[in-house]
Formats: sequence, C-alpha cells, structure tokens
Amino acid sequence: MASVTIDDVARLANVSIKTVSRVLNREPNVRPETRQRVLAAALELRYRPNINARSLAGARSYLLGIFFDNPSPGYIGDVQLGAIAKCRAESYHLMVEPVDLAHPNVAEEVSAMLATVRMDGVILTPPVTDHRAVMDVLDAAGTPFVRIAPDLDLERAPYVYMDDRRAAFEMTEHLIGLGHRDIAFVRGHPEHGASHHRFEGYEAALKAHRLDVRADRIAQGYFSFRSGIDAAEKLLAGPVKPTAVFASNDDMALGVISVANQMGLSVPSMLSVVGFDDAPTARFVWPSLTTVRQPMSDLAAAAADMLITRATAGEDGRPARRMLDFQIIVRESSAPPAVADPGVEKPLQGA
Amino acid sequence: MASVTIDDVARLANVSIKTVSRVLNREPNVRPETRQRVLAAALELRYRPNINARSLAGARSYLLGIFFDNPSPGYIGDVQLGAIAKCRAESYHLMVEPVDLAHPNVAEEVSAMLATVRMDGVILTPPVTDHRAVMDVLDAAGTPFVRIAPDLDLERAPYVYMDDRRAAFEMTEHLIGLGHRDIAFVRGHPEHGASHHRFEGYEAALKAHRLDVRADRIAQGYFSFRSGIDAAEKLLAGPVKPTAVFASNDDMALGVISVANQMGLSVPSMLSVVGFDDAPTARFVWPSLTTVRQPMSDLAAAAADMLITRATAGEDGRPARRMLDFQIIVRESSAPPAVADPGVEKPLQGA
DNA sequence: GCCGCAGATGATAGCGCTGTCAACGCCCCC
DNA sequence: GGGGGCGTTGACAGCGCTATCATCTGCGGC
Repeated sequence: MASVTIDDVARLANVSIKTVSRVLNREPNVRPETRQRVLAAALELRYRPNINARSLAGARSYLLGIFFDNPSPGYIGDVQLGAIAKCRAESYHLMVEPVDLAHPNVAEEVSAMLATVRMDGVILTPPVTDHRAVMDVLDAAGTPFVRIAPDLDLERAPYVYMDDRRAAFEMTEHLIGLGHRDIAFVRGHPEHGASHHRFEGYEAALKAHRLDVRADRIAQGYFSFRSGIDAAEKLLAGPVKPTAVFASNDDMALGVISVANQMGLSVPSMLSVVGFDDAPTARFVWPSLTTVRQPMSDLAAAAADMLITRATAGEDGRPARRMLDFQIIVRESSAPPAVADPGVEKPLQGA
Repeated sequence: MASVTIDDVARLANVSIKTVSRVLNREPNVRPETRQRVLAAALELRYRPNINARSLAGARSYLLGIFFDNPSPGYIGDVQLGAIAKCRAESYHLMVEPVDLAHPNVAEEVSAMLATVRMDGVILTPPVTDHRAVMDVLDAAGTPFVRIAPDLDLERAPYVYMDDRRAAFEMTEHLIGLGHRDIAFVRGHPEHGASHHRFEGYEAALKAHRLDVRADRIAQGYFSFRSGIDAAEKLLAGPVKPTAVFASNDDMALGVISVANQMGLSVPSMLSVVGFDDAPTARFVWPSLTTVRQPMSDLAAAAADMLITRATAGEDGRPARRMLDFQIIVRESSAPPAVADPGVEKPLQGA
C-alpha cells in the first residue's frame, strides 16, 4: 500500500531523484553504468511512476481520450479495443468520454472536461469526428486530436480513414462478378459523408461495367434497421425485382433481408443482399452477411499511435492522414442470381 | 490555455485557497455568504479543479476503472455506457483497462497498473469478475471493487447481479404458456456459473408444470454461435422434434435458428427459439429473437454508484450486493406450436 | 599547468491541489 | 467579566514527480 516512490529508487541506486527521472524518461547524458544501476533498483523495488505526479509536474499526462456520441453498441467496443491495445503497449491509458452533441452546451462541457483532466491527445469517433465546435474547443485547449473517418473539413486536422468509395466499388463488382445485372442500392444517411462515397462507388462500378444506374433501384435510407425495411419495401415492390440489393450498411441490409424473408424471397437464392461495416451482427445472422470490413480497431490504433508518437503533422506540414485497407467479406447472403438475365448479356469488363 | 487555478478563484473571492477547496468539496463550516462568494468567483472564472493535483494531494482520484477481458463486441460497449453515465453525473472519469487473464503474469500486470494510476474503485466484468488473482491484487492495493454478475466466492466482495435462475424459469413459462410441452434446452459454458442457474430455472419450470425433463432434449453448448449449431443439430436430429428450443444465450439461439432454417424448419411457425442476454444482434435478425434482457448497463451503473458513494459494505457488515430486474423480451421467434401436442394435455399451472 | 567546455549529476523550485493545525472571533455560561 | 467551546478561516506543508539551473568532473588545447 505504502507505494514506492522515486526517492526510494534514488536512495537504493545511490543517485539523485533527477537521475532516476532521466533514466526512466530515456533522457540523454546518463552514464550507461549509472543507467543500469537505476534500472536495477527500479526493478527490484517494482517501482511504478505515479501518473498524477507525472502529469502535474510535467508536460505529458500519459493519457489519451476517446470521444464518442451515441455509439451503436459493439461499434464503440471495437473501436476502443484498438486504441486500448496501443495505449497499453506505450504505457498510456485510455479515458472514455461521452460527448452529447445534441446538448446545447457541448463546447462548454468538453472544455470543462479538458480543463479537469489534461489529455495528451484525443481520438474523435464519428459522429463527433465532424463536429466543428468540439474541434474548436480542442484547438483552444491546445490538445492534439486525430479524427476517425471524417467527412468535412479534411484539411483541418489529422485523420485516419478507409476508402469507402473504392470499397463500394469493389463490393458492387463482387455482385456483378456473380452475374447480377440488376442491383439495387440503399443509400445511407444523407448527412453522413460516407454515404456519398459509398453511393459513388456503386454508381461508378455500374458505369464501369456499362450497366444502367436506374433511379427506381435506388432508395434513401438512414443507416437504421427500420430505414432498411422501408427502403426494401420500396425496392422490392414491383413485379420485376432486382436480383441483388447493396445496402450501404449492415443494419439496413438486415432490414432488407427481413423484408425479403417476409415476402418469401429466399436469400440468397432469389435475392442477394450485401452490407457494409461488418457489424458484429453480420456474422451471426442467417444467412450470414456479405459485407465490407471496416478496420475500426486498426483505425483507432493508428489514431492512438499518431497521438503518442506525435506524428500529427505530415511531411508537407499539412495535417497527417493515414489510410487503412478495407476487406470484402464474402459470406452466405450473396450468390449468383437464380436465372441469368436473358438478353442483357453484357461484357463483364467495362470501360 | 494558461488554466485558471484555485489561487485565481481565492484571489477573486478574497479568501484563502483552503476556503475555496472547502466550498468545492462541500465541506462543512463555511459561512453561506462566503460560500456564495466563492461559488460566484469559480463560475466567473470557469474554474475546473485539476484532477491530477487533486488526486496527488488528496485521498480521492475521481477515477474509476473498468476491467474486462476478451469482451464480446457490443457487450463491453453496453456495460461501459452505464458506468460512464454514472461517472459523468458525479464528475468522475472512467478508465478502461484490458486484463489478459490468460497471461501468466496477470497479477503483476494489474498490480503495476494500480500503482501507476490510483483509482477510487474498479468494476469487474465477467470473466474478470471471478478471477481470484485479480481480486487479490485489488485487495492488496486497497482498491475497492464491485463485481458484475459473479459466480464464485460470493461472500468475498460486493457485487451486482440479476436473477438468472428466475429469468430462465419465467422464459420457460413463457414457452409453456404458448402451449409448448416439448421444450429443448441448450446449456451454456459449464465453467460459467450463470449456465447452471439458467438450467436450474428451465428444469424447475418444467417440473412446476409437471413436464418431463428429458436428457435427450438437453444439449451442451459453450455460449458460442458455433456451439449453438452443434447443439441444434443434435437436438433436431430425431423424427419427433421439440416444438421449442431455449438456448441459454443469444449467440447459441442464433446458431439454432440457422440450423432450423437450413433444415427447412421455419421459425417460429414450426419451431420456437428463444435466447438469453438480449445481445444487440437479437433485435436485428429475422425472426427477431425472444430473449431475456440483462440490464448490463444498469448493472454497471449500479456498480459505479456503489463505488462512488462508497456503499460497498452492506448493513450487516458483509459485502453489499444489489439485484436488478431482468425483463423477458417477447419478439418474433416464439409462437404457439403448430399443432397442439395430442394427448399430452396437462394443467398449465403446476405444483 | 591552466582555461574552457561538454558531459554527468544534483539541489531545489514548483505543478495545483488537500490535509493538518493553529488562529481568530464570537457567543454562552457561570 | 472571564473562560471555554464552537464555528470559521487561513498558513503552510506536503503529494511524487519534472524542469531549471547550478555544480562537478574529466579531458583537450594552448
């Protein structure tokens, strides 16, 4: 209980506390022999520097924050895991802070929080990642931050991301490759930038393969299960139905599957459905969902890394950015269409 | 950036810093008038006490930890939310710490962590909640902790929990009430105490309604999706199939549904399937899952509350415990059996 | 042989709070 | 009217570190 302090180590190693501090912080100008002696003493006493004293006295707090708002359950856990792992490896700690963007006084709240506990850096998850007021406060407090998958003001601060557009492109190609020619699309929340990128990818892939982009095959969704149901009801209403539906996230894809099931449209034999995100759910439904894996955990780890190593400015002096690879996960919900679309034989490789 | 300190407030209010400290910590023996003056000054300056200085100087750190290991994604997020909300309300902060129970040196790791950052209390989530070495270290460090849903050594430390046995009992009664007489059960991981409680509840409900507990209707599972599939294949193999399956968690229930679908057994018209946990997934599958909602978030909040208010000892001097209510969530996966079991008409209300 | 300089080390002043203890009224009571 | 006690306040010493600056040592150069 009576914890061992830097004084204990200094006494045992027969040096001043400052030298102990130097060794522990890897400062230069310590004789190797002295360094060894201090290290041995610290080890023997199982010395652990007190983080509070450290951050009170010094410029670093060994603390990273991660801000989130209204996380889809699972999502937040996943994100954290990556950040936490990184922190642990660098003997940093992670503080999880909820930010209520809907609250009229977000700025004040966040500002209070930053004053209370000084953090060496903050990771912003969507949708906080695009909130200007929060970024303003962070800047005002001089706290570095890295945004995860931002949409707006990309020049403003460092961020990590994946290529939504290309992922959607490749997912669409996956369906085309299976033989689908009539592929519907459920758009995401219009205020979420990823929605646009994903739609662009879908559109581009169709065009690249000389397939029509038909307005009646595109429905607006809002990333929720419910909106997926609504969209599916619209998309699957007519007599001639699409053979595949690409929902721009998993929750909506689940909604589509649910509607298909109720209509007696068996998935994937009569309708292929694919999603985006690789939500934990995707693996555990029947049929399991073909989807795009977002490396959320890796994104968070990368963000933490940038903060810890202070690599927040790129070589060109502009805010650093890091792009991570996505992955198309093919599961059971996508298959070749039941009957080849007669007379619509077109080349598979487009423009 | 140059933050306002207690001295600034003291100067403005024209009192000593000690008086400011007293006011902010709600200590007695301050004239109301003085208190007002200090409060006004603090407000005007937007003063926020520095948490590091506070915990370095005083006995409290305003920090709670939450330990977890290998969380099912989503699960951890859910738990945290409750704890975080509580912390925020009491101006505490939450530190998330992974604990690798498989690591040979867990004790040393945790001990190091506790020395580095002093926490006013720690919340233990399953499976850490039952790890003796971790509890030993916590005790040694004098750090109070509350266990969430523990199985072992219940007298050892305060905990929060829900009544698994009664929940399983009521869920079974739900199925019986729908008319089911032949109900199979998928047990959970044998090393997880909740498994036993849930099975007991199932067993007791059958007996209470004078239904047979048949060994061939009980399969061993391990809480995983995969093990649910294996169990279902065994349970649904024979010519005379059960009309309902009660899987003791949602992942396994999903496995059962998946098998049923592949066998052409439509759920719920030909087979009712119910789960346990109300995993985020449960709502988003088709058919959506009838299940038991564990108040994980509330449990975590209760744990945080006990730690913050230091209500860790019960009135009888033994460790405090708090039981929270579960909830049976009836969704689409349970329905009356297709055909009433002929000749097995028995009274619905048993013993 | 002495000066100068760079590397190595230490003394000490905080960081911004809380805890301890002393001091200062002020009221009450004998 | 004086002493005791309580309510109120403040001075000051740390908490365990880092940062600053002084000091000391040894070595090269003239």
